[in-house]
Amino acid sequence: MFRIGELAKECEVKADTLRFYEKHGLLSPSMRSESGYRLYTEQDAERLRFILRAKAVGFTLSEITELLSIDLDKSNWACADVKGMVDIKLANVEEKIAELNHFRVSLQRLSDACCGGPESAEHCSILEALESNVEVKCENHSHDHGETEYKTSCKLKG
Amino acid sequence: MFRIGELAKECEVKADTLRFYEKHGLLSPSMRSESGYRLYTEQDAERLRFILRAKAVGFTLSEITELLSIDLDKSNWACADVKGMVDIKLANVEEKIAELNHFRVSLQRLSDACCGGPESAEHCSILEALESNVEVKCENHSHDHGETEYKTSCKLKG
DNA sequence: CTTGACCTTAGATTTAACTCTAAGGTTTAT
DNA sequence: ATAAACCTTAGAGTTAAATCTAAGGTCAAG
Repeated sequence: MFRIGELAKECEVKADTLRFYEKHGLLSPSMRSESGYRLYTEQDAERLRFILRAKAVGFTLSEITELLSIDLDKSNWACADVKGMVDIKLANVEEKIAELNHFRVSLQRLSDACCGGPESAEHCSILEALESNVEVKCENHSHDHGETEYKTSCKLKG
Repeated sequence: MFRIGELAKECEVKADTLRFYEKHGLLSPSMRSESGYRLYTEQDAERLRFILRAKAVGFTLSEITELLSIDLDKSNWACADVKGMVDIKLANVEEKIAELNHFRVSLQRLSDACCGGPESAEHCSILEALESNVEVKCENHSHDHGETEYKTSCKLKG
């Protein structure tokens, strides 16, 4: 049995957050002490960890509520319903991964096009790409910066 | 040249949102008409699309501002700075992808363990897993549901 | 020359998810 | 037996990112 502050510390959230989750039906302590203190079981803690994992990955609290709340009402749901929900979330996650991958590729391309040296960013491929949103092209620091102690490199050039 | 409503419609945002972005320094129209109407160029539109792409993938507006604002101040940044920022965002994105993958695997495991049929969810592997957060184990609908017109399947069983 | 669709500003409201405040009761340690 | 650290509730405040409202100016069509 944890008191609210203990569970909060254990899971690195604020006690306020746990009260908030309770108010919103995500997580209620299994017991109260005589004096009314919340008492959380290890199961409660597991549930909290699930919530936090789900949250860390971009689920909203209402999505998490939805995911967890079927449980209160089990017998009125079929496996198909439950699996359907999971599969929708799964599709969401896959979509997000795809979006992130798209962006990761863009960022990688930007990163690769920039020499990353101490030259002024005035001719930086990254900034040019952000400005014009055209295809990333490679830097060529051939103009004189007054700096000659290193070479620029560009992975796109090979 | 687009007026605010045209650009908004084109990019599927509200005109309000564009004013909001302007107020927060993300995107200003290149011109104003005589009567004070905002006039956006194709470049402005590209910039908006970049913002929206970044947003779709989980960047906050202030991260986007940061990413875009270096541009106003180019000569005071070195390529190293710019590339550094991009690489930090890249690492963020990769981290998010990793988190999402972790979750995707969990969801997939849940999905695979559930027969997905019309049986009551009272013995649903998914709900049991959410409840107890223990390892997903396979459903066995051997008890009588009064439903016999199909077989349950479980990918974990093979 | 007016109707309707558009635009302007400033500022209030919304939603999600906390986070904090006030006013007080409980537990533990000294 | 009292201070410090905890807990209670109700309700207000915060932040991000819009979204809406009010009060009015502009513009093209009939």
